Amino acid sequence: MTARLRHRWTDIRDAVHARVLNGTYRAGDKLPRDEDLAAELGCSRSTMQRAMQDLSDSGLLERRRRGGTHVRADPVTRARLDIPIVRREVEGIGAVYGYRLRHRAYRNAPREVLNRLRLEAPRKLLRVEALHLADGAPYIAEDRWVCPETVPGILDLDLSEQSANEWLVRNTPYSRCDLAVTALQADAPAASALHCAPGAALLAIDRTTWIDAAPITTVRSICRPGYRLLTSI
Amino acid sequence: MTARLRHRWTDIRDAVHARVLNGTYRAGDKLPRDEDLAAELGCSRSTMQRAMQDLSDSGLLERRRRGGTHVRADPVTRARLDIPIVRREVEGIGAVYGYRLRHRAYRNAPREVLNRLRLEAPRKLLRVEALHLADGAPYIAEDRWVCPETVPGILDLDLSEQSANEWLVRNTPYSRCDLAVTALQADAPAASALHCAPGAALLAIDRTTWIDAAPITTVRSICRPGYRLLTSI
DNA sequence: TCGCATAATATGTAGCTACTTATTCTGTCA
DNA sequence: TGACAGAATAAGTAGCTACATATTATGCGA
Repeated sequence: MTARLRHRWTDIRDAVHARVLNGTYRAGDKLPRDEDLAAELGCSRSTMQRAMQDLSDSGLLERRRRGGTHVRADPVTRARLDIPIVRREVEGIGAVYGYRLRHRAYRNAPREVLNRLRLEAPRKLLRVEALHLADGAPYIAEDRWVCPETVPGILDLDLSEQSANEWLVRNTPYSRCDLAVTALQADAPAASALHCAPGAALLAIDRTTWIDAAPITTVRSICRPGYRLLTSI
Repeated sequence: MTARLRHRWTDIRDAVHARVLNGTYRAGDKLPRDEDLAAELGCSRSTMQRAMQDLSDSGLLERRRRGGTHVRADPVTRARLDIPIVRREVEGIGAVYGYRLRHRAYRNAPREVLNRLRLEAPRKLLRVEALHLADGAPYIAEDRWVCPETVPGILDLDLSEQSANEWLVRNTPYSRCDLAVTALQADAPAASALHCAPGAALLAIDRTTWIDAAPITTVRSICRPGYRLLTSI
């Protein structure tokens, strides 16, 4: 049998991708319609559709009804960012995970926190400051505010044993999540929490989640010096 | 007609998602097989398959052949990060884009740069330092190394007019891209380029691209103070 | 009861048809 | 020439069948 087996849609995708890489189709060019390309590469339109859809999702192509498929003129670097539970991340680098609750209070949230949660009226929220450790050393310091109205069980939970990070992620799926990554200089509390010099540059990840319109939690995770946020395509 | 039109696969996806949100299916739970759920929600298995595939891609569910579909016990926050051409980004915030070439040289690359490009042997590379401006103020300073072997035209290009960022992104599609985000303290050159205080915390985005195994370029983009990298799901 | 071959099963993939929808082209009429 | 209705087009979606594949369950023999 020299005849090829059926083409897998990933092969078709890679074949089209290769044509963009090798210059057969250049930035801005229009590709043949799915049906013709499918005939040319020996697959069905459904398979081509899947391949094209994937290339369109990944930012290489642009597709418009009736307009056809074009190589994006302004390509974007589109990466997938996976942020696991901190415990998993620490274990993933081969370190022993540790956790320490530093502060817990039920009190009025500052304006800035209400903004992040898109709340108008002043409100009492649960504030939790905690430290994640890798092999005993500070790894990530998190400063979290939780809405007890959305997460009823949280006020009765013993957060000295399990982290709010873990409990929330396991028990409270969200429908919407905002993420922001910034660099900030370590202030005195951050420096003491992370055992670094005041003024050190630290990566901060702000995450806010909602279930429908109801805010769940907003957290600023400040990572130890040298932390790298990685993705690969 | 009270009968519904055909269900769109996104509706089916959202219906299943809603069941996870409202606790019908909890973390770790096994879902009914596609066929049964499809019957229950009134769609075909293909539609259910699409919906499930999407939920699996987004990190909410885990699917295994024969094993069935489960709600992920360790959910991940999975975000999509789009990094456009700097010009587009600046224009996107409503500012006037500007560009300035600061330095250009063809010389031996330091060890660290070769590592990023996964090159073993010493090699001469094109180094380009440039500044992207928003409304005349420094926005992103990039320190780039390009492989002329992979990108033949680059040595003859006048980089004082158009940025290497733009030219490369438009003319050199890549098959692989590594991304890393870190925080660093402004050293003297960075501070002078970005008009900020030495020691300020800055966000750095390192990007390295290859076409197959051939390295294209590696670039460190240092963003102005206060820069936020955003995603939303 | 242990090990292994085999069966059962749920998802993954390919291909087909039929229809929908967004967009662009075109031709006609004022 | 310009506006607009309608035709044409290419991708999007839904549903079907058939088969592939990975993994778990089962049952039989030693």
